[in-house]
Amino acid sequence: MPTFCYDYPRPAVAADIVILSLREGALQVLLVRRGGDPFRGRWALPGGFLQEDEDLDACARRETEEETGVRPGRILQFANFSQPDRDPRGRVISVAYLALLRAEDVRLKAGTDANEAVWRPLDEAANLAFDHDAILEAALARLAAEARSDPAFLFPLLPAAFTLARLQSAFELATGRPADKRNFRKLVEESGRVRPLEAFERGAHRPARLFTPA
Amino acid sequence: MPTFCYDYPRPAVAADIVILSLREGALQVLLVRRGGDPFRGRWALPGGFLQEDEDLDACARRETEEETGVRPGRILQFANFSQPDRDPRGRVISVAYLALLRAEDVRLKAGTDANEAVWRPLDEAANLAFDHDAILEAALARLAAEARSDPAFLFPLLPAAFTLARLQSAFELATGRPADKRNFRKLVEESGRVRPLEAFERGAHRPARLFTPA
DNA sequence: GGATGATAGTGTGATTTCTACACATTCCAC
DNA sequence: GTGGAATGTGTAGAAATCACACTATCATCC
Repeated sequence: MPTFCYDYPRPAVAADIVILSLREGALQVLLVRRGGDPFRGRWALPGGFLQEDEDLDACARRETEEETGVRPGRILQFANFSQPDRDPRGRVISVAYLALLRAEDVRLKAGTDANEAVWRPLDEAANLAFDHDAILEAALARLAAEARSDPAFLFPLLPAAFTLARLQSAFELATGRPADKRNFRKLVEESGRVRPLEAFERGAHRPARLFTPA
Repeated sequence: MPTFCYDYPRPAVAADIVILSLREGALQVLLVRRGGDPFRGRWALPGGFLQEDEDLDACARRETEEETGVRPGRILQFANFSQPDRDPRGRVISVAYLALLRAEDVRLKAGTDANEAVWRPLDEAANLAFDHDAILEAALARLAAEARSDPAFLFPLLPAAFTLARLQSAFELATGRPADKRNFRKLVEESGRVRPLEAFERGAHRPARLFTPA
């Protein structure tokens, strides 16, 4: 790192967060409606500027909690977006994070018009403000890679007790590929990442054993 | 991303780069001696502030080229370091990159005292300025992960024509584990990432076939 | 020119892991 | 009690991984 003389205008620094959850059998992303220009009225990823007393991880966590009421577990910084012209208002660099939340834990803030937050299925989350389409795309690529290398990465999407079928469904949504039921169950059960419970989920079918993160 | 009102002092934004090469049979990291306070005279990772007309990738590339004369191939942004107090001069956030270079391509700038650059074996690269010890540690962890998942990640460390023994050596240094020669050769040759050449490296031993990235 | 030292290069069998695949079970709703 | 729906389970073949030891070729030094 060179000397500190730094004559250029300093960029504003923001953390933008791709917050994903599992709703209605699909991955959904949290979007907020922009209340001001530019892109007024368009949907965007939640995010916010870095503040004086926090680092970027804390900033991403804070923004996530502000938007959802949920303190996220692990968050993953997966890229940055810093083209000089990405924000028409001036220089803003975005440090992009991925956060996975349990949909049922989230209470979205009451939606004033200028401050509306919604869940959107991924295939309806296009045409976002700024370069947020690209941020979302990069997040999904990283999600797929992480899930493939360790399905336990997806635990934060699920409740504390879940069936293997639900985990498999999350895995298939994240990776974009179908998985063989028996192989998936064997893999997960032998991975040591889950612990079987003596509890079952009941439905119009044989009860399904619940598991919990080990 | 919320509105643009942003009253807080804006941080300076820098890219710091862990530049690694293979020298004298070891991984070495490029360090520069700090010419000014703080940490005057201490070793640090090369890096520099983001400029007006570039994004962070371009900044990392530019700094790498300025320091080494080499335009890096792929660079990898692997973390950020943004604790408020990490730089005693004020708020500076560091976006950390990993770059792999061929040692023989590099011409270090002539070393004025205040501007000295050296290669250091990893085990002698401690006690760096700022939080650069932590940046280096994170870079090496990521390097190991990338190399394990694809040895071709290490190609930029090697000349355009290399023996499999050299690639294996780089792999072992990057992952920290010995690899079985026959298994490694099979893996690499069947990966489609290398192409055998009709050229050989000679030495006090049977000539070794040279390979090149496919 | 022969011996030595150094690294290159090669195959097999045992083990483990991965993959593909079909049917009986259990509960709920009607 | 019948039908519908999702759970839960085993195996055999294929593929990948691993451990392992010897011969080949060249340079160098006597």
